[in-house]
Amino acid sequence: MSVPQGDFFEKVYQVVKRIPEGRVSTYGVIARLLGSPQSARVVGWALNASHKFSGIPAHRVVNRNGLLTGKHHFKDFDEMRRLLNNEGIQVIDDQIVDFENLLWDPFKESNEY
DNA sequence: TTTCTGACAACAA
DNA sequence: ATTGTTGCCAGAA
Repeated sequence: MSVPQGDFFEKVYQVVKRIPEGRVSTYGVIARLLGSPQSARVVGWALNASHKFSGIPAHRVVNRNGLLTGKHHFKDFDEMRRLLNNEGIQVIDDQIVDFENLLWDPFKESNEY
């Protein structure tokens, strides 16, 4: 009820905003949170449109491999890597170091510790 | 109007 | 194990 069904994008934004600083998440995880595990693509598409909004840490969203697939869509080529690095996340060759440990997955962790 | 593509992911062969 | 196909939603041609 609080969230209209039509605004799938907005739901994506809400989840992305919940990603803690210094953590990362994946398109698939977000899609699963929205109840549509097969909508991972739409998540990426939503983030693509998120540029006109503010407060959306799209740089914390990567693919399931921990690869910065969306880096090329940022304002600057190294913008995404710089933002992640600023949060203490190491990125080598577009790959997040210790990705498993940094992954924010409410389904898997359920409770933050 | 229909068709295709897109910052992905899961399944089938 | 790798490769190819399908699904999802929204926007562009």
